[in-house]
Amino acid sequence: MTTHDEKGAAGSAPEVRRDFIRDIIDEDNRTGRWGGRVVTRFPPEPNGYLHIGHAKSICLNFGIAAQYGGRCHLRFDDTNPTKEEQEYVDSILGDVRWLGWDWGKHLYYASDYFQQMYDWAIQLVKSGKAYVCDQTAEEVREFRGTLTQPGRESPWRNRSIEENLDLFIRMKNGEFPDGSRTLRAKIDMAHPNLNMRDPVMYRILHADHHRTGGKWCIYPMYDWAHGLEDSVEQITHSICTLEFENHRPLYDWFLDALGIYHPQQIEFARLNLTYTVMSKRKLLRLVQDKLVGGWDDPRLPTISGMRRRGYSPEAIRYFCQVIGVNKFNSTVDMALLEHCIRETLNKTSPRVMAVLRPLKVVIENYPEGQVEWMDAINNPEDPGAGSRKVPFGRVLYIEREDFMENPPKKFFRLSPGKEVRLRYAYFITCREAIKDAAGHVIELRCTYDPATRGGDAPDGRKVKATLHWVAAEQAIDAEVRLYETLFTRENPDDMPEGQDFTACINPKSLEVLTECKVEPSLKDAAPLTRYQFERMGYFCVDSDSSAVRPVFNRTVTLKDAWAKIQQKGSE
RNA sequence: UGGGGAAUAGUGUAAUGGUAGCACAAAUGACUCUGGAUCAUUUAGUCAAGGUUCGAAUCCUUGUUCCCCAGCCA
Repeated sequence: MTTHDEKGAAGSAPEVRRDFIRDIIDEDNRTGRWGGRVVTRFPPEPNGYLHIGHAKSICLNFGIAAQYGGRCHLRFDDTNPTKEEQEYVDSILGDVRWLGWDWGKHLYYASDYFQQMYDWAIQLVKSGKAYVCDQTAEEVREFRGTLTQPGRESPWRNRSIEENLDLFIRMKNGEFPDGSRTLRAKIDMAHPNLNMRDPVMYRILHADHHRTGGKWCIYPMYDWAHGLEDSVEQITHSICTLEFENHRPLYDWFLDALGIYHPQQIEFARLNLTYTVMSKRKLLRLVQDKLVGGWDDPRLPTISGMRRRGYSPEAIRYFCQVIGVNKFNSTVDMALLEHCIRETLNKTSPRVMAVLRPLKVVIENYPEGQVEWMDAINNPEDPGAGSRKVPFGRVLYIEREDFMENPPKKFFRLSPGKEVRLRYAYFITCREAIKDAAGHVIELRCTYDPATRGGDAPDGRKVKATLHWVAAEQAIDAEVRLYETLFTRENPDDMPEGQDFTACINPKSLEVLTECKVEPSLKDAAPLTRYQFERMGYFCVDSDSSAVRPVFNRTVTLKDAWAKIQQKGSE
């Protein structure tokens, strides 16, 4: 079990935030209900990639275990071979580990308990609490009744124990085709909770399982299996999401009917985030229909997508702590996630200069062929990060948006006749803007003040702006991918009649810039390395990156006061 | 319309009968070799109506609104 810093990088938040689940655990510990043990579990089904919503659950379960000196099991709930794959198992293992959690030796698979579950099912059959039903799926549905009307009992409900035993064993032995029979719990077809109307425990599925192969042809249903898995592992607090609240009576019923170790199920609200979707079904659709590049597309809220985009595990853990845990549905503002990212990255990311949309600048009075290596601080937030040298020369690139020929009042940057500072270098003054035939500015002719070397004027004169820049001669060409929200709607699930969530995919969610110029220190940056491009935002080396063609993803922009002023002006 | 849950600033959350607080967002100002970071200030809330109480977000009653459940998915 890891015991890493629960504070997150921000440091301002409390050690561990309180919530109603920790209250329950405190009370249990006070009364000695579990003898002081705290054992939780994170039980993903390996049928998709983990997303930020899972991260909330992971941080809750592993966080509680760490806090209380207990343990958290990682358990694959692999009870449906038709949907599950080894690929998903592998990705989940990697994602949980990357998030910073360690399950130690407590890695489990529901499929390892299939024999035990079967034995327990036999026990229930023998005690007359389960029966083999020959109804078709349609009949079962029909007999279940509705929300307001009780169901009717299956005609197979009162078979003898001997016949049930015989049939169930033959089900297991593969004598019957898929869907022909089920094993059902004998509870109450008139129960107001539909989950209690003789729920199916086993279905026949002649399907190969990613771990047990063809050994089984009956597979347990979630309601039957889950409590047993928790029981086998001696879980104390079985934490799940709100939609399972209706299933708790069944969870309890099975465990009581068997008379075995009985954990407490506790439900909390799953995470929703603005401008994205969180359901596995929808994420799968985006991937399968190639509306995104894959499970690790940086626009996705998947762990792998966020990792590729440059989010740090610390940032995600901090976010999960900040959002809290509750019993009612809520939608967290994407801005809060971005705040957590900036907050953590600000303290750890080396600063570097990169020009995304280059505009050529020639310093007319700077000696031709001269190169100076200027001192640049790596991270003002971290004195220990040291400094580096960046080359300066006669020809440079600055950001296109840092020049305006006819600037509005509050524009502090370069324009004809104006003086600005080039960070860590010199003050320069724009003398002339050179245009092409179409009238577009293609080059700036400037002069520099040699006395301002390093960025300070000996005469004490001030400039209102400091620009980032890259020397042309040593610049590295790079590709930069800019991301915006994947959807244009705050809630993509809430679409007008007849449209689905894919109709509000943001056409500007990905913008690829191919003419970028980055400083030479970025030459051999390894994939997943995070930087702050000064004044532009946080960026991360993409997995597509190569020495020939470095590729960076924009993780998140910096807070931008000028952008706000501009936006207000255009409104 | 059966059953199960839940309602606190725009958003996310504290307060467990005793001053409704924090964070994000928004706004204003200070500072700044990142229009970053930092600091200060401001705006803004207990779903409604009754009741109990010296005192209610908290307890009671009635109502309103929202979420979940009719897979041989999890």
